[in-house]
Amino acid sequence: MSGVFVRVALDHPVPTLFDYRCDAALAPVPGMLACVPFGKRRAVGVICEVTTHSDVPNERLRGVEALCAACEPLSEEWLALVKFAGDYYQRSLGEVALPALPQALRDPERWPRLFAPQERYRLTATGRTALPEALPARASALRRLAAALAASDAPPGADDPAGADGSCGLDAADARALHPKASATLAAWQDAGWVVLERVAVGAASPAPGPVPLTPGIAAEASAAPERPTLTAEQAQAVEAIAAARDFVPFLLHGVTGSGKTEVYLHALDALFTARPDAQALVLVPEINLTPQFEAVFRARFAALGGDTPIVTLHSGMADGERARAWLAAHTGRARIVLGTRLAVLASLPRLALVIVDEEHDPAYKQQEGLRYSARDLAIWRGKQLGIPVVLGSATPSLESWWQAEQGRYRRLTLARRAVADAALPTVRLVDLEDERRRGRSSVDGISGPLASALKARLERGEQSLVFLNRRGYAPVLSCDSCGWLAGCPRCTAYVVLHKPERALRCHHCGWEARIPRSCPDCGNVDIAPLGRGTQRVEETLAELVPGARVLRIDADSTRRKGSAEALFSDVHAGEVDILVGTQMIAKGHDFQRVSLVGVLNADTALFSHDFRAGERLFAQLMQVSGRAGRAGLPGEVLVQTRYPRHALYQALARHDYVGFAEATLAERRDAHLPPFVYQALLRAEARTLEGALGFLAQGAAALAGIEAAARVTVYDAVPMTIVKVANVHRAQLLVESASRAALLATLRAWQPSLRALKGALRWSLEVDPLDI
DNA sequence: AGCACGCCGACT
DNA sequence: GTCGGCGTGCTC
Repeated sequence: MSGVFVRVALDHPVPTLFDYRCDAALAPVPGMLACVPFGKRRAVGVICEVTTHSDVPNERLRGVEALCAACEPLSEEWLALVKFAGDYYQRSLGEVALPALPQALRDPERWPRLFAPQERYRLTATGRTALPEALPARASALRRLAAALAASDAPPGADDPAGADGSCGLDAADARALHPKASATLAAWQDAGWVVLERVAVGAASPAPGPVPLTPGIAAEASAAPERPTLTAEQAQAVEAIAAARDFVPFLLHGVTGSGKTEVYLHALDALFTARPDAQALVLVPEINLTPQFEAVFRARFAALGGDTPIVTLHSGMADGERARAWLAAHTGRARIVLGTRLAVLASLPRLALVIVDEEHDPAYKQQEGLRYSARDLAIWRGKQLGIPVVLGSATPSLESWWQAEQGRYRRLTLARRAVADAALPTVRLVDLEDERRRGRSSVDGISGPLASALKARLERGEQSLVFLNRRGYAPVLSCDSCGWLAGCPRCTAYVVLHKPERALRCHHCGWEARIPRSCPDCGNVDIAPLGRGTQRVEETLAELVPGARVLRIDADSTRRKGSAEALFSDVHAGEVDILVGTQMIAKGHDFQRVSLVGVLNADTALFSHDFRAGERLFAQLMQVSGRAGRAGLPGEVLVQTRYPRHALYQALARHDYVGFAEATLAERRDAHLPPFVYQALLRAEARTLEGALGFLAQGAAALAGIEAAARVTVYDAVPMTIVKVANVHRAQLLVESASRAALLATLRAWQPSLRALKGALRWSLEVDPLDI
């Protein structure tokens, strides 16, 4: 066989590349996107190898339909990244590579539009001054067009800076939408020298920016900008260490809440761009909600950056086209800062020079479906691969990262003090619910006396309070007083949650919904009552308990509509809210200036969880939510209601003692042979019956006997998952672990073919480094 | 994962 | 006599 062949990665769960003939006029190159026939359909794949020989018999070989010539090929580094991720997380290369691309790129029909050179009109300096005067006051359409031009590359701080993909200038299509004769008008303005037309090649690599437009350095320029706080000694030291790193250095930036980690990031980026004007940086945040505020801060500070699309965001909430444009800006090197959620860690970044992972401990960095990767761990890998620094920031680092720092593998940078002068850490008070009860001071619907009076005091002083409860809905279950019936989900082994505003019972696992019954379906008793408390009920209680208070609830239910979270938060910032009730959503990121009290309800359940990470998660959450109190100089107070005030976790919280907590917990983990002292993986099975799932896992366990590396792996019994049945599917899992990561991975690799060979209609998957067990 | 092919129950 | 159930097997 002769000619040119390409080996293509496709999004299919088979661990092979697929060979195709390639007779295209354009010479194929590894990293190119190719449209190929696959079975009855066509698919887009990534070319991984180009060869002159194929082992596949000629009659089975098919030809490439098209190569995506307009798109710069993905780099060797990127291919190595997805290959590593595939190997590590036990998936095929294509299962990693293709989902990492924006959807629009995976549809060949959309290529022509996507890669059409963008024509963008930009205002010249003369145009900026001359245009407004030249237009008649009544020519409103013309004025709109001029205003849009001015806004499209407005200086920072303007309400509507660049387009959603971060680009500057006005798109020809957008211009036409504003004014029917926009092209003619813009042509005239071009002749007048007020406007220039730029053609941006969307998919081609942008040349590294030459002598920089950053003169005299962003640092100098930005220092003139308002509200640029001077660094504390600790912050300055951290920035200096990061800026000095010329190779792979993993930094663990351990900074208490309010210590100004963001400021460290900003200065580190600043130093990077001053030293290397062409560099790119990747900044990861755990949640979509956090991108807008970060983006605003970054835009304000890095407005002087060169390039036409200096900052882009990348997250799953973006529309297809928007995301594709942002991805391409990163891929071509035009985007200098890529700000995104976990999926951004797989972006193509040809000139990546610094990675920042904010709140690195956050479980949201672990993808919980499909390819179950940890964005934080992949960020570290990318840093190592490229020989660049990686900054992991957190007030409560994951024990994995903390342990790396303890061993000297990560370099610790500590911010022990709050950055704002006289902002001390809040006082933490533990309200002993047992003691309250003994003294006959019962709680009103879950709000203890001390918390109620503290809330009232804040209201009187015009300060804000925050009440944290990690349970949404009105009540976690509905129960019958006389027969003990509890409302359960017909499709899951779980209770259904009462949602009062919708007057519905809703299963939080499968989404099943029903009207609230009038009487007990078992015994007919009409005295059925909600049991326990969720955010909705607390919202209701607080409105009665603290008369005159404006109570706002923020949780996944109240923010379902797109953008509503931001609107609600801005009400809080504007001071239109006295008490904010919510789930963990209220704990993250926001810097509430007037909050001086944080109340924590009902946290005890996590203390005795079977999940060994529950304590670590609770501690991080409570530290984080506590940090919302007293940020701007108001003395902050945290009230934690608990039945176990002497529990070590709460004691450590009261002392703001992350280090003590981490050391104690690590010691326990070491004794119990738990991560980070062992490496774990899970084999999960889903079947119509529990027996089916368990049977498959038992067969799987038996298959390990023939695998050499498995000698160094401990295999546990197959067990049903805590919530055995979800949406009528029964789930079980099998834990395997080893002190040797290599032995574990080798075992999993050898295990997969035998698992595939097992028969039985059943879905199964492997998860490496699972977070929840 | 799709999307075929392939053998056994209730319908025009 | 067919329409269709989803078991299992392949995709260069």
